[in-house]
Amino acid sequence: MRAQLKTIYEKLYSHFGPQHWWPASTAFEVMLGAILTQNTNWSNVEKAIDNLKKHKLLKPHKLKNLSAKKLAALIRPAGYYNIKAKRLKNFLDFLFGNFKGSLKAMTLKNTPALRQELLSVNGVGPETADSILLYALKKPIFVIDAYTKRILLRHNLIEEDTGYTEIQDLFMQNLKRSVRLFNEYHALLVKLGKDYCLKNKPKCEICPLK
DNA sequence: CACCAGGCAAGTA
DNA sequence: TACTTGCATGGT
Repeated sequence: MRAQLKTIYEKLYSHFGPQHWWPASTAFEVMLGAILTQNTNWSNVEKAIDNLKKHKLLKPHKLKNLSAKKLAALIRPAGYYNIKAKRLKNFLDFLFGNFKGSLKAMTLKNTPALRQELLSVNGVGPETADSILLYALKKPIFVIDAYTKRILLRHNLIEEDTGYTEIQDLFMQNLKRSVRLFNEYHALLVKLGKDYCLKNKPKCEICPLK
């Protein structure tokens, strides 16, 4: 498994090249994007973030002072806008409640404990928490998403009932614990998924891993 | 028209 | 515990 995971990464990197994730200019923007992109196309998330940017709301204190109602209207293009407005507010409550709104304070906390705290926020599940840890806070945590599972499934590397943590352990226990590697590997898996491993339109016969 | 996207929580039995 | 459903816009 260790050798296979390394080989897959090398094939993906040489085929697609660097993906330059996460597409955001600040850590806070990454965190918002992590919630907004839940089951949602990234292009829609960009529209929502652009709206926030236009209104100069991409700062913890600014967003904190915005009603969920107004926030929902601004993030409308991202879909699920009512529930995502609440989830963003829940996250902001957590950020201010535990870290006084300081991302620096947040990153000083030890990673396992912080991950548990993130998971306790309503609206933050394992993928969102891990995206925040890896892409916003630069912690060596591997992010698992639907594409990752589907790709491993189609290559017979896991079973259908394999859970999030189990898949995550596969990567984390068989790869060098590197933020750079985890960042690029996950991004490359998403790229492969979008191009060749869609739900009902798999292009397995021409997948670059073959 | 149908299908899907870088999930998660709540409801049901 | 194990399934199912709701959330919603925008691109293909």
